[in-house]
Amino acid sequence: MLSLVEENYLKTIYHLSKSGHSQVSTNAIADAIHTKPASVSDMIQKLDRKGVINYTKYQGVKVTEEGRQAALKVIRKHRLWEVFLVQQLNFNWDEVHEVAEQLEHIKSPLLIERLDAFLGHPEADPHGDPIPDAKGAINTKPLKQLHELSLGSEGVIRAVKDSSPAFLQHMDKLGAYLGAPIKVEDKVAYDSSMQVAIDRSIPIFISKEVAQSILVQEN
Amino acid sequence: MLSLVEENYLKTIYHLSKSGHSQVSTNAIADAIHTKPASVSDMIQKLDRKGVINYTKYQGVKVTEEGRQAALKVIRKHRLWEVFLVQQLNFNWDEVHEVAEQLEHIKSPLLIERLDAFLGHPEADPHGDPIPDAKGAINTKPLKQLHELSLGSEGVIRAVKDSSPAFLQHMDKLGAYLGAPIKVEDKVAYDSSMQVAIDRSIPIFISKEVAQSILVQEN
DNA sequence: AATTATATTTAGATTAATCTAAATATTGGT
DNA sequence: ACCAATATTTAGATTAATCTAAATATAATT
Repeated sequence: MLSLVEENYLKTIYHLSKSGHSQVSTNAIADAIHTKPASVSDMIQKLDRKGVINYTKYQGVKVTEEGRQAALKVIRKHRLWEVFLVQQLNFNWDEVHEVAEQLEHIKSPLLIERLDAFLGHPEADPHGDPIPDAKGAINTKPLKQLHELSLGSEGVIRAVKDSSPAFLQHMDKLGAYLGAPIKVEDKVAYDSSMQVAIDRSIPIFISKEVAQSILVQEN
Repeated sequence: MLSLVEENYLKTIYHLSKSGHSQVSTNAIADAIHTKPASVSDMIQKLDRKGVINYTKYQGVKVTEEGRQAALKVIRKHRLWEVFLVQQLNFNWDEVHEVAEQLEHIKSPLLIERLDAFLGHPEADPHGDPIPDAKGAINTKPLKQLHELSLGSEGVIRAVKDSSPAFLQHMDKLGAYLGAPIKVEDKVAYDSSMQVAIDRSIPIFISKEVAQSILVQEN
């Protein structure tokens, strides 16, 4: 059984290991949690003893399978609560995070399964991130080129094919970032361009070339 | 601002001061919280410093107006969450308490006001206890023990005095639920038992003990 | 009123989580 | 390969909440 603080560390380590190297450094964790490296050093030794991560001095940590399961349970709760807040309580999608950070630590398997059913077993949270199921299985749909999406479909920007500075600067200009929700508002047949809403913005034009370099996970 | 633990102490002290003397003893608190008197002694000194109770050594404590407001906020959250669990997530009466004990500490004024609206501004929780409003005002209509009602009188079940699972399960068996209309069809003098029609059912037999634990609002 | 029993408080330790400052290890540049 | 810069760990303190054991106050009983 993990304490609230331990759950937060583990969740953060899990996220960091997904969006970078699987070996996560002490300083990276300290930055993410807004704490001091010394505190992290203490905590990761405890989490290692508990078996949820493997820790090698000076080499960072790796999440174990047991840790992955525990992290996904917290993430599942976080995302289900976000859906509840937005769908049922009319929160804006950018108001939910803080509250979900608290709600994700409520301990009651019955509660979370009932909530899941109440919400109609949603597959993604309001930011488009997939919700792991009760067994920790996470829907990891293959990424598609934005260009391949059909009219009206929604997803989340997950990666880019072109990582040149020029392209990344263009991405910035479009307001596109990793994790940004995106919706195809129009497809223009004759030049294969499209109109998309990024991060719920006013729809903007995207050329075929650009749309082929943006990788999206469909909801 | 109170910590989770401080909130629990304050809430418990508030409840004890309602169901007994307004001056609450160290041992009474220790029993209620399942902790040692020494720990209580420490904590009530801290709560006194924070201004939510008045503490006199060896004489027990009294909740201040500021403390009352803070306690009622926690109680409001607890009871609103109980309504949510029963009404929306189909929890049974006797399953909600533990979970609500956790949910009552979630800090978000927006959340609780949205939840209140979502539930239709309920006046009582599933046990019939009144829900304080956002300003801490509490609807305090006097309830009578079923046992006290006279022959032929009618009312509505509003609360129970005993919230043990055993008792609540018995209530279920009787077809008794909060909000159920009830009519006294017969009173038996020699053992103080009675016959009542619950929800317009065929009159059933209720022992004195049970009739004392059912709180009714007379029509 | 004295004595015993009970209730309460204090003193001193313990655990979880954090911090600062100092020590040690790793990495990167020349 | 060395040295400096950076990253990480350890040592020692601190705060919140708890405990046990000892001290002290209040209440009850004769």
